[in-house]
Amino acid sequence: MEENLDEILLGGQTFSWKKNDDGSFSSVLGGKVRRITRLEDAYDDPFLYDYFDLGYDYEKAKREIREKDEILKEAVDAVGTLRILRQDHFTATISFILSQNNNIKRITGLYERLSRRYGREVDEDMYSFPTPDEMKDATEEELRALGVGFRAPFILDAIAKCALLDEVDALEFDQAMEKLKEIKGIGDKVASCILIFGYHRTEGFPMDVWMKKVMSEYYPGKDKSYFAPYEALSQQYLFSWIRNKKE
DNA sequence: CACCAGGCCGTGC
DNA sequence: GCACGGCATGGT
Repeated sequence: MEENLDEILLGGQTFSWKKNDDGSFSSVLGGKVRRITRLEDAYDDPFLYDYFDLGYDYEKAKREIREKDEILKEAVDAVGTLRILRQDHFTATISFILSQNNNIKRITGLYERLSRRYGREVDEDMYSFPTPDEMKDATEEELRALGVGFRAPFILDAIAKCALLDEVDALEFDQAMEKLKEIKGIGDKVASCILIFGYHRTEGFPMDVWMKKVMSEYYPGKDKSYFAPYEALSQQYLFSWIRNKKE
């Protein structure tokens, strides 16, 4: 299967997993500690079966993306098999609010601090990411003290408007984007990420600083429609590829 | 010291 | 509509 678990779990679509010294990965999801070494381990766990989208044929998608052009072929061959994880709405929303003008390592650290401060300790030194209710009394001072910086008021606005997150499911993609952008600190890029990773909307095509380089250098004049019907997955391949590219 | 990181907001034109 | 500076923090 050659899944690239490092890229899937540590490459910027989730910030909840840690890699252990023995090479396994662990996280608290769905109220429990989850620990896997290979993707195959997830088949035994109904929660992870859904989380890793194991019912979808990623090998087929990968083949079709690879056939599209030489750049995607190079990207797919360099990156291996990716998957689009199914994360919950609130976790994805806060995660990608944290992501703006930030780097993956620091986002992961902030995610961890929010979990320790507002989440539950479900096992020894293992904390769940908080729910909106668990964060309802959070203050800007507290959040700034944790290191989220100028994103503190954005997080508070997301908590205040968390009911809005349930309305997004019923909306068409463009309307869903606009709905998420009603939350302060959510623009086009962050909304795209939330829709892909928190709502499994595969039409999303987030343009961050890396993807802007890819598009201007290799796809001048093109936009996300070129990559249909694999916008999100193609974007993930190109993002991983350019970010890990040497020289 | 500078510049950057899975950007967004407010302002000015 | 587009361009620009500011914004917290930590790494290089």
